[in-house]
Amino acid sequence: MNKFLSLKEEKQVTIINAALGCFGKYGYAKASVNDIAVLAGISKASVFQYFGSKKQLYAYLLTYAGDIIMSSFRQADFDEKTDLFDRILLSSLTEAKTLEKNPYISQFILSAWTETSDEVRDILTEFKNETGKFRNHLILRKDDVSKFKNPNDAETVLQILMLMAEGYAAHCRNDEKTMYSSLTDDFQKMIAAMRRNFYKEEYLL
Amino acid sequence: MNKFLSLKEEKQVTIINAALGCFGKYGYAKASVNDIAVLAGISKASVFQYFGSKKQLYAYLLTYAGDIIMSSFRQADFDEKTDLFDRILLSSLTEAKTLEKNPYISQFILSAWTETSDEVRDILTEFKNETGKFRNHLILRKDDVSKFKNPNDAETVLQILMLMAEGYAAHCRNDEKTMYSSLTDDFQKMIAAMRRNFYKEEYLL
DNA sequence: AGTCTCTTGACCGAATCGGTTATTTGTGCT
DNA sequence: AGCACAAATAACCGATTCGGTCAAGAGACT
Repeated sequence: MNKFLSLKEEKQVTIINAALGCFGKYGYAKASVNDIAVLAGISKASVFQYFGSKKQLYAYLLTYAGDIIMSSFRQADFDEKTDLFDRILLSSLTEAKTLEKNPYISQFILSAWTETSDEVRDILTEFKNETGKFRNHLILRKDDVSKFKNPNDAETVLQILMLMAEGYAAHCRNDEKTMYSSLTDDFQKMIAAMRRNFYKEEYLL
Repeated sequence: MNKFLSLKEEKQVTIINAALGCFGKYGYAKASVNDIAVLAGISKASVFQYFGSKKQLYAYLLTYAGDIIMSSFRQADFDEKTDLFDRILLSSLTEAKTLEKNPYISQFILSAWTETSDEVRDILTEFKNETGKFRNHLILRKDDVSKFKNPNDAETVLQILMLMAEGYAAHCRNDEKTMYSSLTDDFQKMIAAMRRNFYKEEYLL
């Protein structure tokens, strides 16, 4: 296990991304160690040399991805931003920035939540307990509602925003070549347009 | 091949859904005939009895899914509906209705568009040519733009709507138990709120 | 040259792959 | 009941791939 950590970082990243991509795309059972090795450009034997077994590799990826996600959420504290649109924007931006650095993490974590293989059930339940609490940052607050021209729109807008975020993530996952930066620009423009049209005049800027 | 068509329809649906689900989830190479047979509750030998080979089964599913998608789009002619929001709403509703009847089709078709296996490359290019033309129903028209309070918002709103549709589809795919009808209600509500806030007063209702 | 670390091609038995065949099972007919 | 026929499958095929091992090679340093 410590064999892997003494590799040069660039190689580590290549291997990790290959593994995240394979597990994320196929799930634990269908992703073979050979797939990962070929995609990473190394031999299958090396993978076992670095991680010991397929399950140990998967466990390593779980803690690796979990740490990145959790720390990225921790550094942006959502309590500071009081406005609904600011919160969703900040949330999306941090998620996009994290995704840009390591594009295979979201796919991997998404698949981990629906993973059913018996062989990794134990380590998955542990993982889910640790990371499950990080989903509470988008609740609608009382002081958000009053800013809307029509307060009934508040909840609807929140649904729109969450759908957009989901579609945004799906979009990023499918088109590998799209630039994240330009996409986030567009996303910011959409958020701005929504705020401009839904909020009362007095709350604009 | 005609062996399969003489089965009782319920059994056909079970088998088709199992196959669509497996191919959609794993892709052609990683989805095994045994997976499909087990999921459908029949023996692997029967699958070969019905379809001849794995590739023939995949080809059958392609035409099956293609026919359903295309006919569902044909029956709702988008040229009639001249308003942008009406068009996106109608498009989403027909898609949702089709998806409700056969929940595994969208996943399957989505995976077919990113399928890379050599063994089915020939039939896939054929399929893509046939169905590719059915994606043109969401272009922004000149008479749409003038209805906006701020015409510059038109393109932004279109992006929002497409992101929503993508997130909507992703959402339906992940949560199998969510009711489509209630979700489409919410979706309708979101569309209505968008129109109400972005359009000039004169174009409301 | 020697030695030490890292990497890998070749290999292992077991499992699974797509596909076939022979046997069982179910069903209608008399 | 017994028979005949069709539908479904258990058992099997050779080939490939699985997770995992190991000894031989490729460099780097002394």
